[in-house]
Amino acid sequence: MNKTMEEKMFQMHAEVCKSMANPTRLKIMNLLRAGEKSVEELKRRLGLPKANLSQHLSILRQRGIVSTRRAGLNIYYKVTNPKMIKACDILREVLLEQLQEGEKLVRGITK
Amino acid sequence: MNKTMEEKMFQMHAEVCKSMANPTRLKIMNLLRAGEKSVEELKRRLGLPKANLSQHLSILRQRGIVSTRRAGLNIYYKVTNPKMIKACDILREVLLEQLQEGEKLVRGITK
DNA sequence: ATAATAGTTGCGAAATATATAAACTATTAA
DNA sequence: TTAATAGTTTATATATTTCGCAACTATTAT
Repeated sequence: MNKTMEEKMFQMHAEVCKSMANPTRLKIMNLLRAGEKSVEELKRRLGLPKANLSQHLSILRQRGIVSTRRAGLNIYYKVTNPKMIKACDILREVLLEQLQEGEKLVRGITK
Repeated sequence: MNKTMEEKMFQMHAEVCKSMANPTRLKIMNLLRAGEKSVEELKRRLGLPKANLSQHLSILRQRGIVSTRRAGLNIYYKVTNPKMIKACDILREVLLEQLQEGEKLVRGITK
C-alpha cells in the first residue's frame, strides 16, 4: 500500500468514526442491531422529529454503514456490515473497563 | 442499567468515537500500536507542529485512550487499552471490504 | 541563576456539525 | 386527481472542531 493510499485510508477511517461520533446515531445502530427497521419505527422508538432522524440516517447511509430497502411507503434500514456492531461492542467494553477502573480509584481514595 | 445510565453510555461512546474521528489522531494511534513513543518522536514521524500534535494528544488523553509517563525531558505516550487498537482494526477491515465491494461493482459495470 | 530542550495551554479565525422548521418527493388509497 | 402517509432535502442559526501562533511550564545542564 503506497503513501497516498495509506493517507486515504486514514481519511476514510476518520469519516467512519465521525459517522459514529454522535449519541443519536449510536442509538440508531443499537436499534438496528436486532434487524432492519423502518424510519417510522426508529422515529417512534427514539422520539425524534423525522427531519432530524432522516439527517442522521443520511449520514450513516453516505458512509455505507447502513443500507436501505423500500417496501411501499416505508423505507427499511439495516446495518450493512455486522463487523460495525462488533466494533461498537468493543468500544463499549473499553468504556465499561474504564468505569470499573474509575470505581477502583474512588474506593481506594475514600477508604 | 437504568435509562439515564444508558443515555450516559451513548454519550461517552460518542465521545470516544469523536476522539478517533480525525486522521491525525488515527495516525498517532497507529504509531503507538507498536509501543510507547515520546512526543518528540511522534512529532518527527508525523511532521506536525508540536503545538498541534500536543492538542491532538490532549484530546486522546482526556478520553483515557492514551496514557503518559514522564522520563526526564520526555513524555511518553501509549495506548491505554489494547482493545482500542482491536476496534480500529475491525473498522479498517470493514473499509477494506467496502473497497472490495466497490471494485466488484466497477468490474461488473465496465466488462 | 540562566539557557536549552520538551511539552502544554490560550487565543482567534475558518471550517464543520447540529437541531429546527418549512418545503419537497414518492407511494398508496379514495 | 386529490388526499394522506412516509421520508428526504434545504435553509439557517448555533455550537463545536481545527489549526497556527504566541506565551507558558517543567526538567536538565552549565
